[in-house]
Amino acid sequence: MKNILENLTIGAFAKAAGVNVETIRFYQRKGLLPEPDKPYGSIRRYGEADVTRVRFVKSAQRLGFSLNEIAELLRLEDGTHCEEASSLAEHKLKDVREKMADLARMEAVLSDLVCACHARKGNVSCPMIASLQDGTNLAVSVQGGHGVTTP
Amino acid sequence: MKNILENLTIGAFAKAAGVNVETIRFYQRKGLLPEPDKPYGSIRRYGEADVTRVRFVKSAQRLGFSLNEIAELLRLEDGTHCEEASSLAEHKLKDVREKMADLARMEAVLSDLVCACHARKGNVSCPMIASLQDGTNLAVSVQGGHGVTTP
DNA sequence: GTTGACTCCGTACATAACTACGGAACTAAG
DNA sequence: CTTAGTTCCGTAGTTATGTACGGAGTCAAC
Ligand SMILES: [Zn+2]
Ligand SMILES: [Zn+2]
Ligand SMILES: [Zn+2]
Ligand SMILES: [Zn+2]
Repeated sequence: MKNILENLTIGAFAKAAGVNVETIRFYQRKGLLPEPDKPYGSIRRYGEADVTRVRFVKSAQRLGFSLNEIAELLRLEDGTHCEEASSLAEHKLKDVREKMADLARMEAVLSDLVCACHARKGNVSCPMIASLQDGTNLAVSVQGGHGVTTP
Repeated sequence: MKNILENLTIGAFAKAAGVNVETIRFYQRKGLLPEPDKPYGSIRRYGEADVTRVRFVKSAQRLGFSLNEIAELLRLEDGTHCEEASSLAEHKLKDVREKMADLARMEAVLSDLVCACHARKGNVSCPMIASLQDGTNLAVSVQGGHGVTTP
């Protein structure tokens, strides 16, 4: 039960990775994916490692990393730069933690609002709306730093 | 100790909100900020509420909300749609929680990597790099759903 | 009341991350 | 061998989020 994911054409590869063919080619141009040479004459084949790599890109992206940052992460694969690797990862970890703190604040605000809204009984206007208009609780203190880059 | 932040010109307003003047005008075009009429002849003035609003936009943005979504949130200010308001907020809350879960997974992966890297003693190659090359732990299961929109 | 800074407005440019297009080359089926 | 479907490649278009520019109007100080 192995190479279901071996020797894929770019089309099958894209489908397996859940992205558009053009995205694959775009990633290749950006250096995020290797462009394999063409074994059987003239068309390229892809394998499981490529699929994994695309999925990693997509995951990291959903977490707020830019393609350039992801490229940086992936460039560490040459294995010869332990120092840079760990400091990069530590930096990203710090970013991720900052972003989690931001989200926690937002969560608190939103759940308060929802709760207040559900709790209103006989009120003419929604307390959530009132809060929004007031705005003081929504000025979530999220300024500063460069956190996880929000493009 | 009140209106330090009242009667601002667009320039002072932008500075107070920590954004570019052009960004203010852009937000006005998008409907994220009201375009006040011009009281003293021909130039507009802004106040604390506007500053708060811009800061809210920026905070929400750092948390992954798009300007359109933020506009949606802000449109609730008309106060007449309690049902929509709360369901929108609940939806956003769900998104925020999903994103927190995603980040938590990423945090786990990254901190493992950093830790492994620091722990290597006498190893030839960095265990973090090895993990990256392997990739299985990095295929953070973050696919699916529409979470907080990552544009 | 002139000067210099600021505002107004429309339009153009910038960047990230895709997405689409068009024509030549290749591959697989019949 | 022909044909339909892919791939290849370069180039161009798209969306989101701003930034920059240029010329006309306005304000505040001198
Ligand atoms: Zn190095
Ligand atoms: Zn309500
Ligand atoms: Zn309604
Ligand atoms: Zn290491």
